[in-house]
Amino acid sequence: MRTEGRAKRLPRAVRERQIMDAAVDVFSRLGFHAASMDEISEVAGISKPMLYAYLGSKEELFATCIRREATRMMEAIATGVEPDQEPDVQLWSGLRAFFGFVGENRASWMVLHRQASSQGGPFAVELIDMRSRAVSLVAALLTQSTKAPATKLEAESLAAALVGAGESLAEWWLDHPEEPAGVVAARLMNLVWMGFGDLVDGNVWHPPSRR
Amino acid sequence: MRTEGRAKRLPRAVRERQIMDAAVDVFSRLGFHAASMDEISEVAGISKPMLYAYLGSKEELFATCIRREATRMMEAIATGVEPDQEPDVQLWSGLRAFFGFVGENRASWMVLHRQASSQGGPFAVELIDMRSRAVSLVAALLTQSTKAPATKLEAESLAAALVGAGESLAEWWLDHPEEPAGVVAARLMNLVWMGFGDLVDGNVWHPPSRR
DNA sequence: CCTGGTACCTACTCGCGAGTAAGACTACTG
DNA sequence: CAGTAGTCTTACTCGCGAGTAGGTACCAGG
Repeated sequence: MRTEGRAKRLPRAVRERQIMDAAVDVFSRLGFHAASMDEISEVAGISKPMLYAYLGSKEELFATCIRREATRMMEAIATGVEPDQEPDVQLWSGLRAFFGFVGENRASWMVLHRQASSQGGPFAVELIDMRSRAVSLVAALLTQSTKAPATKLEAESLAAALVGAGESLAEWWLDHPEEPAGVVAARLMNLVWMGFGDLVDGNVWHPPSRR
Repeated sequence: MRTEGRAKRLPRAVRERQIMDAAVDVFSRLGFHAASMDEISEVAGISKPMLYAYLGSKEELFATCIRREATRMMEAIATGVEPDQEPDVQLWSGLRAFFGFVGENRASWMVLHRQASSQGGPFAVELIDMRSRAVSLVAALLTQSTKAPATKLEAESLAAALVGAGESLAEWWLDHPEEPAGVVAARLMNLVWMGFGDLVDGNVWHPPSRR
């Protein structure tokens, strides 16, 4: 809260990380517009001119946050997914990785999903980019595994729906944090792989037993 | 654009509608914070004090917009859905009504979905309320039709995922307006009813032929 | 111990937008 | 044609927050 007079002298790289962490925290709680540079500097434990010296304007700072968090998330998913497997297993591992990341990085997720997508400005670009990478990935998985190759548009829209279902479920999860990540991931897996039609009949999907 | 000096004298009810329309337009384009009361008054063709005289503060105006558009949308869906039918048919008619509304009310949809959900304030309440009514509806449909009754939490989360898939697909649709509403609705229907598992095998859902 | 460079600060400017005061125009009503 | 109720305006105040000017503390190397 920065009640002390002067902050300890630290190398630039370290300060920048501190500032970014503070920015993600504040942006996630307040949103881009409501967040003030004054508050971010307070949380970061430094004074406002430092923000401008290191990270530039408010917009630049925000964009940098988006970029950093998006990269962290995509890497988490890329690490978690298992290529050269059956389509359902790939999807399953991807979902687990996604919900695992969200569970451990609520603030990151809120900045990415809530804030970035609602600011029409140049920020969304980073986000749209990441999102479309995810959509393309799913679309490719779909196209590659389907017997009757659907149109590009069809695969893409289905992928968009799936990604949206994931986002929405993650959002719902924020209000029900008692649920474990695996359970939430499994639910979505069942929905998109089996469909309500099967679920209504009591048919469920379960991961192939391994190991 | 209000280049003329004085606006024509009109009864309050009519002005209020004009103002609301202008507000929805501006909010949908700019977002809540970026939108200014000055611009809304310009678009509405009147001066700023009229806004305050008729619709109160900016927050009140926004909340009123949300409420109006949410009501319009829920009514559209309620009108479109066909009760006392098989679960899949009910879902299908609901999806058609939803995408039909979005297709014809882009601005409304953007205000509802993008703006309202991203403002943490008291606005979201209206939205959350509407959204949870939709989720409850789907959850009820699910619970009622499933043989092995799942837990409340399970039904609710699946419903949240479904609603989210719908929202996301609607969002995607904004970027691909050439697609007809029926096609988009049918895609989502197939995804959530059949599941990828069936789609991959070439099994698709189609509406029962009637009439 | 000076000299410069980097980290860091206090204390401003300045524009933008929410909200208002005070009055002017129009139209109906007796 | 006066009164009055409701519509509509111009022309402000005022706070908040982005961004900056102009320093002060601290640590090198000479």
